[in-house]
Amino acid sequence: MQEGQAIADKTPRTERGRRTLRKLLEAAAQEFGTRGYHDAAITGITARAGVALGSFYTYFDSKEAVFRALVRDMSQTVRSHVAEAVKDAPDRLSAERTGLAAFIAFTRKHPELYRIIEEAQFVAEDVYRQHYLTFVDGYRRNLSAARARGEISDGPDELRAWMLIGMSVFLGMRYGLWNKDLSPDEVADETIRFISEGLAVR
Amino acid sequence: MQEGQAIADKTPRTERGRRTLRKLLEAAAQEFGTRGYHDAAITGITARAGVALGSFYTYFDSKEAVFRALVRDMSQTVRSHVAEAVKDAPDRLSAERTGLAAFIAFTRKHPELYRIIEEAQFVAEDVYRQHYLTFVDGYRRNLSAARARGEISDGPDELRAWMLIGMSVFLGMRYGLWNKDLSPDEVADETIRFISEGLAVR
DNA sequence: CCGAAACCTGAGTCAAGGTTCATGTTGAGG
DNA sequence: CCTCAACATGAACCTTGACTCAGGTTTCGG
Repeated sequence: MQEGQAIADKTPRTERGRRTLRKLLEAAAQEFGTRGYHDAAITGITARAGVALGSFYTYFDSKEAVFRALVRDMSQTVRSHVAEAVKDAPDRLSAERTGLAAFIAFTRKHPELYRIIEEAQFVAEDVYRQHYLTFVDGYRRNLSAARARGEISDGPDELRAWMLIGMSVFLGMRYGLWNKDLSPDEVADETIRFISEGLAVR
Repeated sequence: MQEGQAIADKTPRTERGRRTLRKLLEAAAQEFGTRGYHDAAITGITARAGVALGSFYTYFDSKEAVFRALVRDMSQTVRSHVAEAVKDAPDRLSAERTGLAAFIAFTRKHPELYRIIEEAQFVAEDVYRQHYLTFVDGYRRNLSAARARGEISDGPDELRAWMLIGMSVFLGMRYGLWNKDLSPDEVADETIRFISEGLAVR
């Protein structure tokens, strides 16, 4: 008996194992994304992955366990995707524009991902919270730095982060999933006008 | 056989029936709100309501049917609650402030209600969509009227409505359910500053 | 090559919980 | 009072699907 979790380490130890695990995770994303947690079935996942039912339990302890793993995985994916899109932005406001456009485009390309993360709110609340807390934390840092550089006006970073994220999520749902009558860039352009200037008449 | 739906009309016909129906709806709100759709049980609902299991099916066709009825009911409740809070506002921006404060206060008082509506996204998507489409529609009208009166700047009503609603929902989650380190009024005040002035330095 | 660890298989087990139904009870109109 | 429709009851039914397990097969270090 060596170090590590005393009960069961399900990390694959061979190349074959890693391949199967990856297949299962991709299949699970499909299954959960299209049918939702409730209607998703382990047999559905293993069928999509092309492996036997029993193999599932070689890699995961339960249905909820895959779901949690998936959410953590995707949280990472979304955040790094947006971060990548934004990394060359010259200032905060253009970073907002690029980031939002990237996020909406992303929800269009991976609708199942959006769904899984949001559904986590009702299946694995702690992971869901962690996702947004991490997101907000980065956002906050960016806003704070931008304030220091004089790129944006003074104001409460955290609250602003929550507002901006809330906007993005709903715009992603509306213009990314429900109805694509505006392109991601069009949505982002209009949004940035609002974010920047507000509603007040001047 | 008379008029009406040919299959089954479950509307109560006596006072006793209406009372039981009300008890079941309240119990269902509790059960779904605290345990979530997946973990909620019909026996849990009937136990809370203090009626026998079979009585449930006197009033509803299925688990999903109560849930749908509940969401429609609560959609109505939230919207009229906010509308009521806002009805005396002198202009759009102060209406935004009051409305947001009322919404956050509401999520604090009825957290189960927030949860049920959001979970509808994964249990009864059509009802969920209807909820927000209706919400957006009213919002849009208000923004349009405010623009006409010159209270706010020009801009796309629908997109603005989605942004504002997304913000509200996330602020409700963060400051209404997760952590109450700011009062509804404080959140609303800061938010209105943002909505009104934006992030741009002036 | 060999043996053990890792991995794979899918029929079977089992509990949960949604739904039905046969049998009462209630109450308002006649 | 009497009757019948409306309503109430909860044991039993039955599907569904998560999870187990006993017996293979593959991989890989030595």
